[in-house]
Amino acid sequence: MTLSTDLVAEISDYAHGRVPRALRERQILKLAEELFAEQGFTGASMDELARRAGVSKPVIYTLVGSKEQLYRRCVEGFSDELALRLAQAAESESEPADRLRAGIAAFFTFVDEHRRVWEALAWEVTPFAAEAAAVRRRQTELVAALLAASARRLGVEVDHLRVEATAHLLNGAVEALARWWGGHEDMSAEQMTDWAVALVLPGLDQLIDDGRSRRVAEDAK
Amino acid sequence: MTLSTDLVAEISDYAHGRVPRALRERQILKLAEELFAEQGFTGASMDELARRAGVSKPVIYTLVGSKEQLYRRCVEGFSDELALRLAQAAESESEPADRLRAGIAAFFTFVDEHRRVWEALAWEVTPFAAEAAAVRRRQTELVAALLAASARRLGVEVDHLRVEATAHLLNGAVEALARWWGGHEDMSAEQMTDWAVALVLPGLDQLIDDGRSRRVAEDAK
DNA sequence: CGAAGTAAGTTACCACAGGTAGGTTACTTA
DNA sequence: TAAGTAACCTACCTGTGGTAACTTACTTCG
Repeated sequence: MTLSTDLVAEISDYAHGRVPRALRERQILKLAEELFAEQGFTGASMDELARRAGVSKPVIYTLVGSKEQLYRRCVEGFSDELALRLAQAAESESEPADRLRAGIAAFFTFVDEHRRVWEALAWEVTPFAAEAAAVRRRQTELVAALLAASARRLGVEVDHLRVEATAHLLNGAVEALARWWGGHEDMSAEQMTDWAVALVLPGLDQLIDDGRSRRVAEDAK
Repeated sequence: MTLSTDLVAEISDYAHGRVPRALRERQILKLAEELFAEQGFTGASMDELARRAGVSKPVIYTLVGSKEQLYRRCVEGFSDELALRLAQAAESESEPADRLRAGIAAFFTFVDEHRRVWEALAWEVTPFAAEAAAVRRRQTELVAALLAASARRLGVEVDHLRVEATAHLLNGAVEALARWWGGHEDMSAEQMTDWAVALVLPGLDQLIDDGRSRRVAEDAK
């Protein structure tokens, strides 16, 4: 796909290449997503983007501010949807193990649907690394919240730092597997999910058991 | 530390700022490591490096070729040592669980000793992502080999792809925890190791049990 | 010792990318 | 129809990776 057809049609409605700001902005964001997916952050050039949009550079700069801001906005859209899907998936189940599986499955499904963008995001990083870090942090915070919620539901109390660290472990594992998956497209999202779940679920169960027995020990006092 | 003292002394031995090529190269590599650690790949400028080395840019280019090659060489040294330490640690134990723990502990200890370089490597990425990917791949291949060796030793056969995927999961988890650790320097490497082991060890045990029972089933035929 | 050769380094430049100042053209509105 | 404004462009600046061509000190050998 080069550009959603309706957008192209909408743009060509205007004469003299003069298009309303809001529309131009949507077009540029769309084209930027493609360009970043193709070339990564560093590889993509603003001149090229301007060329593709059939517009001169200052137009882009007045609309999106800077290359970094543009990248951030592209990434935000991606990140928003991922977080949404993950949260929905997790909330669709009640048992912790099912929630874990649903969440991981949602992640892999999403990556599968956005292979190119994901690759750019997974490997390439903004010069000032802040953006990629922000996406990861957000993602991990969500996982941490889900873990904490499950623990509460089971009446188990776990150390806050431990939960955070575990969320990072979990997230890092799944993210890494998704990267590997990039070179093995013949495998299914289900397979990936199974493998990821198989590795981390027993450890999580164990963690909960420990928490429970610690609570029992305290209650006995 | 700015530069190992003996190197500085050795350099100042020569008059007119004319220093043998081999020595100049070592000096530049050393300074580049510092600069990359400070500013990351994109942030570091070759002009600045030249300034710090008290030399003009072409000297640097004749010695190290390009910015990318320079970065690669810096990273290679780091990667070499990490791989060595991991392999040594794993080989110092015989039981699979101990090997896992020793390997993970070695990783965190190493990161602890090279915090700055690690951070630059963990977050920042070469424009053409190849280098960072290579380091990760190498790291993961090592882990995969260790996993396979442990499986063989236990007389368990596991699918090759599964081993590879598991190595990525494991590696990704530990790497992510190491990144998180960057913001919590008060915690110990032992703590990190404990948490990582606790999450993944039960899953690995389970994997081995499955492999064993599968073999038993086949033997019974 | 002196000339030829070589190792170490320099100046001055190129190309290209992010970013901007200031002017121009088409449309709108009073 | 004149004033205002929204959309856009040309032409430039700065900084950075990278290089061509020249210079200076040291070595070697007749």
